[in-house]
Amino acid sequence: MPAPVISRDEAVDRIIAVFRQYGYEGASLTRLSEATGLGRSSLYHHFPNGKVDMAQAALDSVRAWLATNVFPALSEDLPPEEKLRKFTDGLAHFYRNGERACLTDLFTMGEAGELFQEHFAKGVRALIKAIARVVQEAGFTPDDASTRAEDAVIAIQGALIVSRALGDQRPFQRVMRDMTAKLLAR
Amino acid sequence: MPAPVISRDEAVDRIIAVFRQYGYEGASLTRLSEATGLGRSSLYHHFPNGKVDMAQAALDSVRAWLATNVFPALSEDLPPEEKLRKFTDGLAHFYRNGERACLTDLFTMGEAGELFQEHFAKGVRALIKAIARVVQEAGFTPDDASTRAEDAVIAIQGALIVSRALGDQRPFQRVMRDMTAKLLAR
DNA sequence: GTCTATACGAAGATAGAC
DNA sequence: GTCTATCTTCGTATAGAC
Repeated sequence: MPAPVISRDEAVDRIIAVFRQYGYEGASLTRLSEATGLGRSSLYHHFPNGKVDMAQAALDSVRAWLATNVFPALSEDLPPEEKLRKFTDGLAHFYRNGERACLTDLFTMGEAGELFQEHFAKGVRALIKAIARVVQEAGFTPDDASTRAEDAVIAIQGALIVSRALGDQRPFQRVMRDMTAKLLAR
Repeated sequence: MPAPVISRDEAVDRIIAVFRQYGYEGASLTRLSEATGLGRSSLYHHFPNGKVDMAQAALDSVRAWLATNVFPALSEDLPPEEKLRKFTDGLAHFYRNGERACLTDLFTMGEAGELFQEHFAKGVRALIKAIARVVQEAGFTPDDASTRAEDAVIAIQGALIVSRALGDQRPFQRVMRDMTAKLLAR
């Protein structure tokens, strides 16, 4: 019974899960094949350049998901505090309360770093700017807002690592819970 | 001219550099062999279990270095602020101002995670406690001190990632510069 | 303690049948 | 669009000479 056993979107979701768990180099075609239920050749049919294309598809998918489900919160017509609250709630959901690793961490190391570092540099800069804009709306100077936003991104990334190392999601949850207040504290 | 072309300590230092750059799975024996100047068989002579032993030696070496050169600052007979300042200066040097990656990040992913995660859980807990003790000396409650210390470790890890993603060491440098003041802010 | 040689499986990748 | 088969390269690991 040939016919798409799985949709491309579903395949990409499972590919992302493998990258999250094993990193770029650790995500072997065998693991990707098992996770998707697709044979090696089927993977190459969908992703002609193999792992690089799968990683690119993973990045595109994650970016699109965030652009649809998380970032818009920062542009809604709401008070700064509520915008930030919706945003951090969205992020906490995205990272499954700290269970999931972030590709910004995984894909800026080793071989993947040479391929994707510039992608993530742009993404991180854009994220900091988007948060800073909201903080600025709340009455902080551009420089102060930018530093606070950078600290927020640092806290997200650091909390993911500390939670992973400890095997305990509470640090991540605490950071996300307190983030809005910290961004707006006088 | 057989004879140790390189000391074991020097070999371990170069092995650590490879792990830092490529992560655990990305650190192939070929790369480790090139970095140390030792043939594959020589590596197995020094590290009978191959990569696992090299990673263990890397961890032991890093732990010993920190225990000698960085952590003692937290136990010196100095005011809390000066202890923390010496400590953060030591860490900044250890991470080469943000240029170096942290093994806590790299070795808690993928296969390495299964091998070493518990090692890092212990290390992170011990580090948080050591920082918290000093913060407590400065007059904060145990709970408050512990949370502040956890935030400090989160900031270190996050700053390393953000600096790496941006290709810019300034976020890390800023975090280290401001860490003492943040830990002791009223 | 280092080297060359080699074994062996895993990884990435492709060809061609269905 | 998926499969089996195949290919090559790379990674890990060992044997044995020097």
